[in-house]
Amino acid sequence: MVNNESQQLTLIFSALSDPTRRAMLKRLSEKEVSFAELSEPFAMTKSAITKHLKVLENSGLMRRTIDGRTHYCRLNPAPLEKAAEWVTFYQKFWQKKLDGLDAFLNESTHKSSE
Amino acid sequence: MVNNESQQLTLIFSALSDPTRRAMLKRLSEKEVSFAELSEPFAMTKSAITKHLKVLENSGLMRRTIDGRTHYCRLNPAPLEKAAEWVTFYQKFWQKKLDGLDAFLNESTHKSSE
DNA sequence: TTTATAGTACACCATATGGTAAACAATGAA
DNA sequence: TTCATTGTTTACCATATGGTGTACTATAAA
Repeated sequence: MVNNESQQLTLIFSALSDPTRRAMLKRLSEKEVSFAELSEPFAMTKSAITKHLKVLENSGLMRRTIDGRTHYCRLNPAPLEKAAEWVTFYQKFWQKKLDGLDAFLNESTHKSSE
Repeated sequence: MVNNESQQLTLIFSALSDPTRRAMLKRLSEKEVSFAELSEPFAMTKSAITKHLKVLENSGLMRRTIDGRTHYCRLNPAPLEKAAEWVTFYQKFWQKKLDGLDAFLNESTHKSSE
């Protein structure tokens, strides 16, 4: 089904598909940092950083607070939960099948809608 | 760090970032299917299906067995585990911080390398 | 007020992505 | 052997993506 949840998964997985953005999320998991601090480890222009931040923000994984001319970025882990749900569902589902517990299919409501 | 594991995460998350491929994985989680069966629900050409399958195969999420002219596709859930690890690490990490258990940082070895 | 700093916007570029159409290869069936 | 079927390859297209450089806005500091 192509619904909002699917679109959200697309945004989240797309955001996670870039190593720079994954590294940014790592830093954000440690503490809230400014644009300048966040961009420091990356050998790219401010424009490129701005773009990555937009992708992260658009996926919901990052939130921003502006104080004067400083933009503070922080992780918003909620969307990660959606991604985790999706991934672990298929992972566990398949594992059960490998274990020969095909009844799992009927027992568990098929939560994931796509 | 831009290592093999990072590249693998990039391939996995990229593969998962497309709704058609997620739908394909859903079908594959239920049973092994042929190319024709797998492509049946999708309104696109065989060429497009071929491309999607290549992406899935390249990420390691799908395996193929050829029998005559029929290609049988099946889910390989192992890479999903890597993705799940990555996602749940940051998710749980952050949750602990929200719970005020900052000691989590020092207690747990920081498994994820990027 | 002038100057420096933090970050954005815009135009541009090369490559990747998701799709098509048409031709092809390989196998199976008549 | 001829024909149908399964899937791939290739060329092509439009748009997205990840990067650059330059100009800009907004705030802070001299």
